[in-house]
Amino acid sequence: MTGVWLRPQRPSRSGPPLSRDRIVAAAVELLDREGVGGLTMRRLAEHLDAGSTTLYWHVATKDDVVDLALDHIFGEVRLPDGRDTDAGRDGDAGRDSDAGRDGYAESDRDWRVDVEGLLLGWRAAMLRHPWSAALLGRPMLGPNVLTRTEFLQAALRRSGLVEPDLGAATYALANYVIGSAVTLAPWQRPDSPEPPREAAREHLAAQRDRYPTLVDTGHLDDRDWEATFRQGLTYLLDGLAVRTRD
Amino acid sequence: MTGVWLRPQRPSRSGPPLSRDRIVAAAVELLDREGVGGLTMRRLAEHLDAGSTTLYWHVATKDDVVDLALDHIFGEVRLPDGRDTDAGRDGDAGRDSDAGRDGYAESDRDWRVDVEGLLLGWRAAMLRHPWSAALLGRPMLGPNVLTRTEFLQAALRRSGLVEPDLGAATYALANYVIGSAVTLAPWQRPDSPEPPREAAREHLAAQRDRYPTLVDTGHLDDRDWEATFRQGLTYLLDGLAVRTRD
DNA sequence: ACCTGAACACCGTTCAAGT
DNA sequence: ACCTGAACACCGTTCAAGT
Repeated sequence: MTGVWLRPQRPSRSGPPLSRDRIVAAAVELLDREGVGGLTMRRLAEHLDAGSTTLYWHVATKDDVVDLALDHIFGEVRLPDGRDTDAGRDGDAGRDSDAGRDGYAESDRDWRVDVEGLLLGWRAAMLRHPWSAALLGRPMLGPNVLTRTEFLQAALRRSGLVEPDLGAATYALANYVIGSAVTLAPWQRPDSPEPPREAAREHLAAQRDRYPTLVDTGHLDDRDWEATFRQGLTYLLDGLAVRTRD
Repeated sequence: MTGVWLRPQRPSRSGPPLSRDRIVAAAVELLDREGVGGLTMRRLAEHLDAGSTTLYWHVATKDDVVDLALDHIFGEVRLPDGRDTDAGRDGDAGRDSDAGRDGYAESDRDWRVDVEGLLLGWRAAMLRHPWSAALLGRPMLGPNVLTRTEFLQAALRRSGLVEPDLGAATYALANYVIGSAVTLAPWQRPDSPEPPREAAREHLAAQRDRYPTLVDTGHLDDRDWEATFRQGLTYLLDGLAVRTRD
C-alpha cells in the first residue's frame, strides 16, 4: 500500500496547540468584533483552527468561556499602584508595566486618587468591550476582578472606614461602576445596530407631556459621559468623606 | 363524506386569544420559574397553548419579548407619589392603588424620601425577578422605566439641582440601583444552581494572602443587603446634599 | 386578522474513536 | 494527553398555507 501519499496530511494546525489562554483570547476577539451573538463554540473553534468539540477538552462549558473572557478584560484595568502583577497569570500585559514598588509607605498614598483612578480604568475597560455589560449578571469571582476589588477596599480602608461601612462603601462604588457601564455600553457599536441614540431621543421628545423633566434636561441627548460618571463618583466620595471625618 | 366527525376538532384553545399582554405575562412567569435559560419561543408558546410560530404574529423577535418582559417588571415599582397610573397600560396593578392626588403642592413633598422610596422599590422589583439582572445590557426605553426615571429626576429637581448636575445625579442614582441588582441577583435562586455563596466564600478565604482586606471584612459573607444598599444610597444622597446647599 | 406545520440554518454538548 | 466527527436534542425565524 502506498499509504502516506494518499492519506491527506493532517490539516497542519496553524499556531501553537490549543490552550485555555488561546481560547479566551480568541473569545474576547470574537466578542469585540461581533458582539455577544457572535460568540459560538463552533465559530470560536473555527477561529482557532480546531474542531468545535475540541474546546470541551480545555473548558467544561460555554459559560466557562464567558466567565473567563469577562475576567480577562478586567485584567486590563491598571492598579493606580503601578503594582500590576495580576493574580494568577490571567491579566494580559499588553501595556508597559513600570512596577513602582518604590519605598514610601502604603498609607501615604491618597486613597481618593487611587479609588478614582481604579474606577475610571474599570469603566474604560468595560466600555472598550461593550459586550461585557450584557454578560454581567453572574457572580464575578475571577482573579482579576477580585484583585481590583481588593485594591479598592484597601484604598477605602486607608480613609479610616471600618466595617460595616467599609463593606458598604466597597459595594457602593463597585455597583456604581458596573451600573454605569451597563447603562452606557448598549449604545456602543457594534453590538446593537438597532437603536442609534437619535431614534430614542425622538421617541422621548414626542412624549413631552409624559416625561416633561426628562425631555427638559435632554435625558437621552449625547453628553460628556465620562464627566457625568466623574460627577456621580464625586457625590459618592463626598458622601463617604462625611463619614470619614468624624 | 362524513367530514366533521372524522376531522379532529381544533384543539380548543384554552383561555382568551393570544395577545402581546398575555405573551409578556407568560414570559415573566416562565422567567421567574426557570430563569433566563427557561425562556424559549417554543416553550413560551406551549405555555400559551399556541403554535410556537404563532408568537411571531404578535411580536417581531425574541428580543422584543425580553424587552417587554423587562419593562413589565418595572411596572411593579410603586411611585411613592401614590400616583400609579402607569404610562401606557403596561404596569400590572396587582397592588391596591390608592391614587393620592390630594391637594397639597407637589413641591412640598420631601424629595429625599421620594428618591429613597422609589429606589428601594426599584431594587426590590429586580430582586423579585433575578433574571432581570442578566438581561440588562440593552437600552431601557420602555414606558415603565421612563416613568420611573421621570419621577426620579422630578424629585431631584425639587432639591434645587439644575443641569448638568441634575442629569448626573439622575444617572448616578439609576446606575447605582442597577449595579446593586446586577451584583446581588445572580446569587438568588433558581437562576444559578451553581455557586452557593458558601463555596465562593471558601474560595476567597483560601487566598487570604492575595486578598487580605476582602477576607478580613468577610466580603462574600452574608450580610444585610438591603441595609448595605441603603448605606450606599446615603453616601450618594449626602454627597448630593453638599451640592444642593450652596 | 390571526393561527398553523414544515422546513432552514443554526445551536451546545456527549461520546466513542483516533493518535 | 489531546483532538476528531458523528450524532442528539434542541434553538430562532421564515413562509406558504389555512380559517
